[in-house]
Amino acid sequence: MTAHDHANCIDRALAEAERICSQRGARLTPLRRQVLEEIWRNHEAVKAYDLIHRLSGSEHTTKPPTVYRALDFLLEHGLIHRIESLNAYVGCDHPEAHHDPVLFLCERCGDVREARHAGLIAILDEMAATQGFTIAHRTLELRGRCTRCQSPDDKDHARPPADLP
Amino acid sequence: MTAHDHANCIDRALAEAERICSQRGARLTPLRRQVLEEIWRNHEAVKAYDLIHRLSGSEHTTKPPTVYRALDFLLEHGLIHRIESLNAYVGCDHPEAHHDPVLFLCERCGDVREARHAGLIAILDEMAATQGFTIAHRTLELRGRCTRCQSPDDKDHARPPADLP
DNA sequence: TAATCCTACGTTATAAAGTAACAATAGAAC
DNA sequence: GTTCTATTGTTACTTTATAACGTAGGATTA
Repeated sequence: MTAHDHANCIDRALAEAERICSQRGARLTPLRRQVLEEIWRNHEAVKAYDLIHRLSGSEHTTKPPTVYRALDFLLEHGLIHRIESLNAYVGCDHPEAHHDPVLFLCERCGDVREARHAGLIAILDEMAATQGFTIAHRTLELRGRCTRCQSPDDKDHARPPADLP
Repeated sequence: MTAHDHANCIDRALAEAERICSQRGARLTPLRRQVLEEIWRNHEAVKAYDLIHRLSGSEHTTKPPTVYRALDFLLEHGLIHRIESLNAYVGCDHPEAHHDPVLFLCERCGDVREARHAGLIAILDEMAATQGFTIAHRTLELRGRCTRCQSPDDKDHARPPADLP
């Protein structure tokens, strides 16, 4: 991602989420909202167990089903994407766009960026049609290096070696 | 897959594997060959732990690292694909093809079919180039129904409910 | 031929990811 | 206010995957 005021991203994402949910009569409960907020803390792929650890404040510990259920809700409503090749999650930039995006996954900094391309979807549809296959869901993920991580030795932007316990 | 003599698929896949490995000085050991053979038993996605169970003959039990190492070898040499969205594996139809295929995953019968399309890859490359992203690996998976599984209620071809213990 | 080296495989233990099943609770609807 | 349903809590477990170290066997060479 280019340098940006990320607070805007968060605000925009949460506002969109509120809007979409209320429009659908879905409840963006405090827990679900909190999970979404954690996912949007940056543009990196987030693991379910990282969320569990983050939500487990000093006192009451959050259990896996709690987080997985919130993730299921957010996925159902298109507010986040699941990244299959990383077993991780990321906020969706365009929760109302109608087709599955291509996710660009930077192996170096962990950032995820999404892009949509009608021509690409058309080709996939055509490939499917050719063999009589009916598509229900597309997983399109590209691993590699984002524009900021092209120079192999620049450490400024690299992901920290590990999370704190 | 259309009806076919699957023994041909197996023979062809194993012969190709032998050829590729010897050409590269890689050792297709009995264990690795056996894993490849199990994966090719049909065109369905195979789980690592299914392989572990299958290889664990009545007597000496096969442990996870054994199978995972064989899978790593087969993946490295392009003899199988990992299906990210299923945590599963499938034999590669064209071990020497140079770019990542699109995998069509039938949700009903479990069959996997692969297809390649240069125009598709060109679009992905172009999308990446636009944002300065360098692609290292592509995950392209389509879930849905294969041509044989279009009719919702035909049970002939459905996957059996569970594996035997 | 024995020493050695390297690669593959075996073994134990554990980490990481995800779910089933049921209990408790809080909101909405009546 | 009571009933009903959706949401969250809790316990236990399954599935998927890897780390770390030990062993065996074939090739290489001193």
